[in-house]
Amino acid sequence: MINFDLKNIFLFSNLNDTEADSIKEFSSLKRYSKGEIIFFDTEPYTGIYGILEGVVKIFKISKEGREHLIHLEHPGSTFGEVPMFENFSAIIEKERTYPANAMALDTETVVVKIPVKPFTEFIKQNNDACLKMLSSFARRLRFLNTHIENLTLGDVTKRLSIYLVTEYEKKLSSDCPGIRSLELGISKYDLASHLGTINETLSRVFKKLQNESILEVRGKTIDIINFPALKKYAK
Amino acid sequence: MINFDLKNIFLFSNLNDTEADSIKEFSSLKRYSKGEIIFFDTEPYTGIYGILEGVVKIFKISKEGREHLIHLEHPGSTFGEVPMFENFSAIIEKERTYPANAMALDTETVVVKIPVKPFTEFIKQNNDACLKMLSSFARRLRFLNTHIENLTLGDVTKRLSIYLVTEYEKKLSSDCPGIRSLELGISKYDLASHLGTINETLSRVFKKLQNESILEVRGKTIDIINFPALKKYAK
DNA sequence: CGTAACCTTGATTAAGATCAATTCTCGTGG
DNA sequence: CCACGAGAATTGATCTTAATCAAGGTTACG
Repeated sequence: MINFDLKNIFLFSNLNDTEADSIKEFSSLKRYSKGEIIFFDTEPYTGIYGILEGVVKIFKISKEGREHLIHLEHPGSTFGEVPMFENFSAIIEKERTYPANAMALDTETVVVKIPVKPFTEFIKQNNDACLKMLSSFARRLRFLNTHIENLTLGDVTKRLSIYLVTEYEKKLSSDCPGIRSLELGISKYDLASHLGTINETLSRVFKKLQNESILEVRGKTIDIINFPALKKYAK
Repeated sequence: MINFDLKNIFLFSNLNDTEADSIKEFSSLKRYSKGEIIFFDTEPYTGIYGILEGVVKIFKISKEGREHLIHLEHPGSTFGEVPMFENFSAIIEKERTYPANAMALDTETVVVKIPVKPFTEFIKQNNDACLKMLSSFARRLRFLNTHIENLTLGDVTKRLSIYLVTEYEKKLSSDCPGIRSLELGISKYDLASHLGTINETLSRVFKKLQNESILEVRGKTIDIINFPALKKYAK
């Protein structure tokens, strides 16, 4: 068995050693480098993933090639869980696919994969994991709800402002306050795709906010000069 | 205690009488008529709802008053479950709100409401309900994923086509085949809002598809004349 | 230091929102 | 049973936002 700690994955953090080992027995470790596809939304479902190292982007792609980044997953999180629970009680096993595409964003991206069968057995027995899964689904549902709201009920300036304000407030709570700068964790291409727009438009909006002395953009570093004004755009 | 059958709600369909009674003890029956708000996304969270009669629309609204219909819920379904599971393991009870607004669409809309505390106790004990909830969350997550994909990666014609094709195929599987007509269950205003557009634009797109002899629109009845062409738009 | 990936900028176009005015539909009361 | 009126839907003219197309410029990294 390959050596890694399953308990680093939040979903499994409360397991005892015996339980963890019985899952590890069936799971496999996979490594991906930057830009590699972990799965496509067209392929048949084979199992759930947990991240040990690196960032994974979950995204959709149109037939013309336009991308939409739905969210990013970080170490400790699982992804590709949705099909595991669809038709859970169905007797006939319907062909399932992944709901979206997954791509590794870091050169050292390490994931565990747990196949359907053993995971199904595990979750049916383990109430704690069930509740954790519910909690993670709930948070994701709210995230998607908010995301839909942003996409449909505001223009690009508003969407970018909301994104920056949210990221900044997330940072504030963990970091020391006072520093009014923000490091974009993703490429501007990915950011545009998350905001439901394209590169060029994002660039123009950044420039507009810069001209209005609300932001200072230095590469992937964003200095927030006028936070109240930014919040106003996010309203 | 008011008389109603809790087992009509899918989530509770497997409960025995004792279990059902212990939940009913804490729950209350509420009636709404057409257009009445059940909750706003701004109000503090107080509990989960189950539908006994009528249709409920879950939607977001911008500060300018533009609406976005996220989904419809029918008898047997629950709604407003998300906040129940957020911060499930948190010790400090954070102020929670509903993730979206809910409105009754029928004059006779009857719902059961179960407060946070008793429901929390119930779900912690009941593994079957946990798995059902997971399954319902999973389906909703896929729905929202697809919805985001549609909103961001296609124009209104495509979105309407996808909607019609999906509804039509849903109908086919339950109804007798051959009848190429579809009854819109919602107002065109609500449909427009669900498709991320407005009344006027939807109207024009309907007309375009009619001019191309793909559809025949008679009020809320849509005859599908050229299904393959419609599917092509939905691609 | 060279090249590829990333980002910015400008000019143009297209999709759809907004504004404004009818028309249609249907439920209600006379 | 018809007439009325309100809400729903349609249509047209115009305007706005953001996508597309087309060059350049910057940055990062071997």
